[in-house]
Amino acid sequence: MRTTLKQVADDTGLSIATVSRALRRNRRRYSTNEEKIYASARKLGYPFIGNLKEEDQLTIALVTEVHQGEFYSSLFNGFYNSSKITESDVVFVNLAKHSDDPVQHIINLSKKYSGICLFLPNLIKADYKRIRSGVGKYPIISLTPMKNPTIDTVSFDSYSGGYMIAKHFEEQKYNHFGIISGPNDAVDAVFRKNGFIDHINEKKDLELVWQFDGDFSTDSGRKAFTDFRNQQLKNVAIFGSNDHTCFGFMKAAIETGFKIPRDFIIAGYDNLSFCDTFTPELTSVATNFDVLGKRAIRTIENMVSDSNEIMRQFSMVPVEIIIRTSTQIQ
Amino acid sequence: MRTTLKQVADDTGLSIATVSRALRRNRRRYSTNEEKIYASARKLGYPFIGNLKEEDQLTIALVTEVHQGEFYSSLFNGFYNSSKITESDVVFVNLAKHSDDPVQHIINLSKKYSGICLFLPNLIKADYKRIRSGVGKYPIISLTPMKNPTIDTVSFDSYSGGYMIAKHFEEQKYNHFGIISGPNDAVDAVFRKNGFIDHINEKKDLELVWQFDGDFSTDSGRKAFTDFRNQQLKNVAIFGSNDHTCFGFMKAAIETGFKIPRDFIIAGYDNLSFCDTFTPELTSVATNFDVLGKRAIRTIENMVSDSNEIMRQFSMVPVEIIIRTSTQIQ
DNA sequence: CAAATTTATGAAAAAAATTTGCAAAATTTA
DNA sequence: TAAATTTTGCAAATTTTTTTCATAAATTTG
Repeated sequence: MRTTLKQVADDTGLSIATVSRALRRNRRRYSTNEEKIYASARKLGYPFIGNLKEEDQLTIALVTEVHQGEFYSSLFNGFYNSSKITESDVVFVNLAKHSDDPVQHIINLSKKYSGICLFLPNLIKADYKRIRSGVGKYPIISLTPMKNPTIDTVSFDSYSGGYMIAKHFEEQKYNHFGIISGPNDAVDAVFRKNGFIDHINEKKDLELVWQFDGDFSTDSGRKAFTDFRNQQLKNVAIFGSNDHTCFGFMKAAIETGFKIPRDFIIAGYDNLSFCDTFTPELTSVATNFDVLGKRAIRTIENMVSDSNEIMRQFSMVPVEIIIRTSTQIQ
Repeated sequence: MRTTLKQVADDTGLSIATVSRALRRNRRRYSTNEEKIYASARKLGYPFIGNLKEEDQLTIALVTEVHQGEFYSSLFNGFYNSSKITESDVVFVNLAKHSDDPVQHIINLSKKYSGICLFLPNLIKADYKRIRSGVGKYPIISLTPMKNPTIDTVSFDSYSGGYMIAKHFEEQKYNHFGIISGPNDAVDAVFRKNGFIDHINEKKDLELVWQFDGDFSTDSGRKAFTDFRNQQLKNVAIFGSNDHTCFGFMKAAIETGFKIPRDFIIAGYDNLSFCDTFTPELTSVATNFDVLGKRAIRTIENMVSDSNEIMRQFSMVPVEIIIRTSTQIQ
């Protein structure tokens, strides 16, 4: 079951003593046999090689499925920056490769790492329950907001983000609001929407006059515009659930002869770098991934040190609205 | 030096026998003591826990410093997708954390992983030489193009990318060319520029009439435009060394009343998703990171199997020009 | 509630794995 | 070609891990 020197010796055709000496030497020598020994030891998984671990340093795994886009590199970057500040080391783990039973794989990872941060929006409630019962009192958190979280959660305060956008629209003297929502199975998108709508409902004179079901893509923004134009609405303040959707919407609008913010105002979510590049510059909700990363790592570190004190916590990382020309009437 | 059960036993206050039983059990039980044992074993780096390695699977480390931007997530994504197709497993390793001696750290990583892909544009030639002599006949490649590579290189064919842009400009009947170059220490940027300029020099009737030293940033694009406008040049085809620079340039131009492609044509490099979103849509050189990732992994796999046959190779991944409205006169 | 069963634990014995001393073989250097 | 150096295998010495056994604590059963 576990790999021993004997196995490596048999595999390379050398004696146990030779293998032992080669692997235990402080400096490698790169003779043919030593190459062979190292290659075999790696292949068979001999454990006492390349142990780069520093004493007292926690290794925290950020478990995701990698996808394209600025979002993922921001997430990695945020964790990476935080790992430089904190004592802990962060390792990025791709899940999908072992996707026959991702939950079991996460449970196995708990043997290897000091703590786990999950960013897996596709997991369902039952999966989280299995993970919790599988890992026991182990430091694990999710970065995906949930309705009734089974495991501790650190995530952006998406609800407040939506709320702040609505408030900003109100301050700009608009009272007819529209929304392009994100995918319904993305809880994050639902929170953004709820925050926006709740602020509208709180105020008597505000009204949601238009709604379009988007999917976060640029293309769904274009489709949203077609729908919007057909409705012939005037003086509407539009919240696109993410920046990409807004870009698609605005591009279609400008091509049709609309002027922003003259004909409508619009705000997005994510504060991508292109918000500054687009004309008009897009008002957006900024999420600070450095703060998210640091908060997540600190939460895990606290869990490791007070392992007996376990409390269900839902930690919100505040977001910030960056006001640009797309919502500012001259 | 190496961690033994005794150390874990001393650390937890339990007997060696208990620790042995806990770690060797096939299923975890999550009693208080077992939690304690696992936590201690992880902390001290005891090796026989959580060994998830599959037989005969290579583990290849992609060593980078993570930075923000679509580029890095494309790189990760490309490798991640390739790891799904190939037999190998890819692990992402951040370098900068151990930055007191990055070269030594890379050499240590060679003990742990079957092969290494370096993406470290900041390393200098002497570093690569030290790495090569440090790791011996070990499968290692760089993804950063170099003038005289010491280690094998797999990278995008940046030179051809620049060349193709110039050719495209010529086909669009332009003969006055301009370039916003990237940082001079980025070899990649220099290759893009050389390809562009070499095509100009090959043809008698083509001329480079304007040049600006940029740094890949959006802001340097804006500054480039100020310079460009002061020169009062007409009918120029401009190559911005990356998309961000072009966006800055175009935005400044449009704000000043220029129309693209009426007043000048412009093409970028990287084919960011925002090329489609910007108005006008930006012609750009597309780099396929899935192909890069697959090529890099295959190269490592070949090096592992034919470890005796070592040849200095410089593998070029072709790039593609995506023509959009920014270079198409109606 | 008491007896039976299961589980957890440490000490010590047994087994397994690793390291080291030594001499022979192979390789390099002079 | 001889001397020096390095590599290697065997076997002994040492270290590490597992198993056995006895005991105590916890849990289940009658």
